[in-house]
Amino acid sequence: MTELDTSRLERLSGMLKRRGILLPAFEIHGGAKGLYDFGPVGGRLRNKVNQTWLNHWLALGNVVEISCPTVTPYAVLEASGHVGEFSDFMTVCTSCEEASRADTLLEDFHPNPDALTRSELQSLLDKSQPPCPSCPDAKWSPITAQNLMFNTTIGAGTSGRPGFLRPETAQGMFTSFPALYRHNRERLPFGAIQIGKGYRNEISPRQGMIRLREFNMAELEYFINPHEEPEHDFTPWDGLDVTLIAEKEGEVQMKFSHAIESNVIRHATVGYFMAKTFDFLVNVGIDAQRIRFRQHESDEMAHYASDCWDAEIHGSYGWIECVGIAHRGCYDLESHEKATGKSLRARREFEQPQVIEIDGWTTEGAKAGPAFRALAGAVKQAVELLPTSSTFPTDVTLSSGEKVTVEKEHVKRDQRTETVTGEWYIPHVVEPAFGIDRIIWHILDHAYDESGKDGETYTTMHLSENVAPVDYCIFPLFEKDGMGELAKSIHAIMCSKPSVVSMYDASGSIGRRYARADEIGVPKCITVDHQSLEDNTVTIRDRDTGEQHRVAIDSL
RNA sequence: GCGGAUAUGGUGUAGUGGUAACAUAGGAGGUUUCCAACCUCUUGUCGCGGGUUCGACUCCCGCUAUCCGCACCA
Repeated sequence: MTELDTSRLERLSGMLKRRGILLPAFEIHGGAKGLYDFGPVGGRLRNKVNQTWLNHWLALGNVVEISCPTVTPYAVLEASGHVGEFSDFMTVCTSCEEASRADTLLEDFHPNPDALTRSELQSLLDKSQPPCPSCPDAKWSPITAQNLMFNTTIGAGTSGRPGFLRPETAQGMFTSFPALYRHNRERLPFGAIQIGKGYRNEISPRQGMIRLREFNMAELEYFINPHEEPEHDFTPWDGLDVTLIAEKEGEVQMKFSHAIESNVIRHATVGYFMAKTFDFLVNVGIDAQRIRFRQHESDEMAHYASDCWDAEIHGSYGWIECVGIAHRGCYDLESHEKATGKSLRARREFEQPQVIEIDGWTTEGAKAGPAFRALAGAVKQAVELLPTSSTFPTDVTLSSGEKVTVEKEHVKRDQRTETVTGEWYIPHVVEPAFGIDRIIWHILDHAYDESGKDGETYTTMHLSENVAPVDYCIFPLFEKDGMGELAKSIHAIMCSKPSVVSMYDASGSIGRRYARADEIGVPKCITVDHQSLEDNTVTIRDRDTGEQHRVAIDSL
């Protein structure tokens, strides 16, 4: 970072605070690291970014918006792998109160304790009773998870069960899969989107908005059938050469369609969402020249992901990852399925029904049941493995190692034809995950312009109309002769329109008021002057050109 | 988490062991006022806690926050 950038960054931060866009949270109590307020102007900006994001993905037509709790039971995040991935497991010596990491204590008792779940660590700890490193005792408290997720207890007293504030919104969408699948009439592909808060108890939040402890995230989970070739239309991006930093090819400029054909981007849906992400970022005002996509190295990717790209945006802090677009395979649904025993699958019909000839032995329940009692199930398993040529009575070995004699009356020949028309499979997931705070930071960073005006610094926020927090400022040229009243009535009309924010300002010279409006990026300023009183027209000034034209009040 | 620096009106800064100044911003009024003009009046400040002292914004200690490295993390 150059010195010039640093001072610009300081002036920008000062302005954001002064004008109520972005402020340190709880400042009168001394502040809190990694927590920020969106102020009266920033709150509206965030809302418009969120709304633009929702509209962008809902336009796909097969995407629905949901909202899941931030408070999440332990088991959910254990199943997802977050407990293992995001936490250290701590236990406290009950004699000397020294806290230790459970996996470190158990290194002599297990080849790789780091990979164990909490319950596995707990039972190993109970069994092996490792000595305390700082006192002669070996009595350990129950293991607790520490660090990157915020711990909480759901419910009071002893009936409370452990939980966390979610580190991402995605898990709620995975656990809602059955409802989503039903809603979408059991047809893939479809997606669910969600905007909400996520929490990570970062050891050291830094760089303002870049690493927060509580942050706004927006995620799409797009469920696809891995047996179907995805079909996406890339013609809207045919004129666009985008910067890709690919694992093998290095930095290249190419079209999305070409990158997919040449397998630089390994999955068409990942590529399609990269293209849609590019459009979104440009829509909210990110400089297209300062967007690039970087592919994760194979060893950097989570083990289940088959391809992952970050959209990086260049700003005052250098290139910052703001969006992650990952092909997550079937990992998430499969994990929750394994943990719960509930089916998180979709049905696909085969093009040709598969006809299976079954010919073998099975047990005659009415006879085998009373004869083998508790062993009947194991006997059935063993009999069904016998060759069709078997004769009875015969001795079979059960899976337990036990041997039993099966009489002819215990069995029957099972000969039939079964037609299988389809199968249940675990859908794959492609997930674009957006860090809204980081994107908002870069919107502000890119929009902030300090170009001089008559030798003095004049700051303008060149915000896109899609996200500008205030749509109109209404100024009376003078607040007399009825101009003030007329301006106020126009202000009232503008405020009554849905999703329009208008500000009335009559204090200071007209130039000063324009400057105030430019600083927070108001796209249009409406001025009431003498002529307005005569012919019911006003002037509209454009923020970026400074040009004014006169329109009738009725046409506003 | 470790090391270094910093903390004064909304913002940017000056300054002192005897409770504070400048600029700018804000409010009211004036000015036939269209791009931060000018005039008058006016609001508002020493991060938090403890110690030393007759007296602390100033000195000391702790905490918190911010910035810069390292580590962590995406």
